[in-house]
Amino acid sequence: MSAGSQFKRYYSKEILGLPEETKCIVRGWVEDIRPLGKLMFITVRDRTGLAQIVLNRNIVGEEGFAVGENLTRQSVIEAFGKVQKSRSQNVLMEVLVEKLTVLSRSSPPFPIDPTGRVFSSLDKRLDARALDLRNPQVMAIFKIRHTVLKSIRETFYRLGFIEVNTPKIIGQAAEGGANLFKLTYFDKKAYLAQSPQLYKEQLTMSLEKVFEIAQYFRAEKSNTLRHVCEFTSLDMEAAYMDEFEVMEVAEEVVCNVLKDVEKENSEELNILRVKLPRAERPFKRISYTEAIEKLNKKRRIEWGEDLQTKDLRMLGRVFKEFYFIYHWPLAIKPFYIERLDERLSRSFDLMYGYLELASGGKRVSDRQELEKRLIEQKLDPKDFEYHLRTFNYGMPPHSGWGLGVDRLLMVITGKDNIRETILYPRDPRRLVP
RNA sequence: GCCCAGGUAGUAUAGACCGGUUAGUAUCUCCGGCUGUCACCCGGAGGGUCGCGGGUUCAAGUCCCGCCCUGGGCGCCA
Repeated sequence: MSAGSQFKRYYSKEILGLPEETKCIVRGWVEDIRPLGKLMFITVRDRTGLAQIVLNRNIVGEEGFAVGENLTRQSVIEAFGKVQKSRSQNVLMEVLVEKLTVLSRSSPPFPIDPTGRVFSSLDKRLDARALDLRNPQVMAIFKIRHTVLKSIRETFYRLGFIEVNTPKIIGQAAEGGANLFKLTYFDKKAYLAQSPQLYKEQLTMSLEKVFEIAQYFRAEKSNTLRHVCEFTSLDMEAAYMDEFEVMEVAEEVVCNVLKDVEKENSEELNILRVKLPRAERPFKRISYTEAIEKLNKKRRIEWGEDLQTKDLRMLGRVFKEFYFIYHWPLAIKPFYIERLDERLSRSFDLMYGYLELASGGKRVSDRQELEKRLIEQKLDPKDFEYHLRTFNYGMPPHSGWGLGVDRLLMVITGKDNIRETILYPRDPRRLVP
C-alpha cells in the first residue's frame, strides 16, 4: 500500500474530529504499547497530541501483527487505516490499522522517560534534550516561546521598527563589566558579543528605530537559576525617544505577548498547569530612591548601592507583577546612559517580582559627554574610537532597552529555572549537547 | 569563588542516625498468556564495581578525609 490519493496524513489532534471510515495515515512516535492477545492498542504521539491505533490480527494478518509485536516505545511509525469510534476513555476516535510500518526503530532503554511517568532531574533531561522535547510539558514551553517571538516581531513591525542583525563576533572587548568569551579570528583575537549595545545605537542615526532578537554570550561563572552563558535578548533602540517613551514600548511588547500567548497557547498553558501573569498598563513605576526608602524599612541600605538579590526578593514580595524601577544612580549604570542630574541617570529596569527582565534608558548622544563618562568609569576612549567617531556624523538623541527573552519565558511558563526555557542551555558547567 | 544538602540498576527512590545474611521498591527491558486496553492486567526473568580515590575496622552503601559531579542559597553579572 502506498501513500496514494485516498490516504491522507492527519495529525493526532485532527483524528479525534474525523468522521468514521475516513482513510488516514498516522505518523508519529510510539508512546505506549498495550498488547491484548490478538489485539494491540498503540498510542502514537506527534507534536499535536496523542492518537490511538488498533492492531487486529484478523485484519493485518500474522505478518502485519508481528510488526506490532516487535515494536519498541518511541519508535517512529506510519500507519494506514480507517477511523472508527473508540471505546477508550481517553479518545473519541481511533484508527483501525490496515498496514503498520516502522520508519525508525528506537533502541531502549532510554536515559529519561519522555512520558513523564518517572521524573528525571533537569540535568538528565538536558543530556537527552531531543527526547525530553517529546514530553508534552516540555514541548509546550517551546510552542509558547514560538508565539512570544512571533508576537514581539509583529508588535515592532507595527510600531515601524526595522529588524536588524548586528555582529556577534567582535574585535573589541573594552566595554568593561562582564567577561567575554575569547576566540581566535584567523591571526587576531576576537570576542563573542555580550550585547548589541553600541551597534544598535549607531543604527539610530540612519534606520531611526531598530530591534533585534539574538543570542549573546557572557563568560561569567554564575551558578543561579536565572543566568546562563548564552541567552536570547530582545534589543530595541529608537531615535528621538526618551526613557519614558521606550518604557511604553516595553509595556506594549509585554502586553501583546501575554495577549497572543493567551489566544494561541491556551492548550499549552493547560498542559503546564499555569495561569498567565496579569499585566495592566501602565505598569507601576517606582524610582530607585523610592525603592531604597521601601527597602530601608526592612534593612539598612545606603542610597547609591546597587540592589542585591535579597533586596530584589524583598521587592518581589511587594510587587507580584510587572513594574519599572527608574532613575538609578549614575555611578552604577554604564557609561552610555544619559545623566539626569549630578547623581541620577535616565535609566530603568523592567521587573517582574524579583526578576530583572529588561534594562534600558536614554543614551548619551554627545561625543564629549560620552568620552567624559568613559573616563569616569576608568575606560579608555581610544578603545572606543570606532564607536565615538560615529558621534561626529550627527547622532540623534535616542533611547532603548534590552530584554531577556528566556527570562520573560520563565515568567510566562511559571518556571523558576531559566534552563527550562532554552532548548540547549549553556551554563558554566554545560557545553553539550 | 563561598555556604548548605545530596550522589544507590537506564530512570526515580528505600536502606545510612545505630557498620554485620543474597542492597529492597516502582518504572524500564526481555520471555510467556489474554479480542477493548486506558500508566492494562497476570506469570516469569534481566539489570547495581552503592560517584572516584584513600583511611578506620574482623567487617563499610552505612563512619572519617580528599577530589569530582548534581541540586539549592549567595557572589559575580558595563
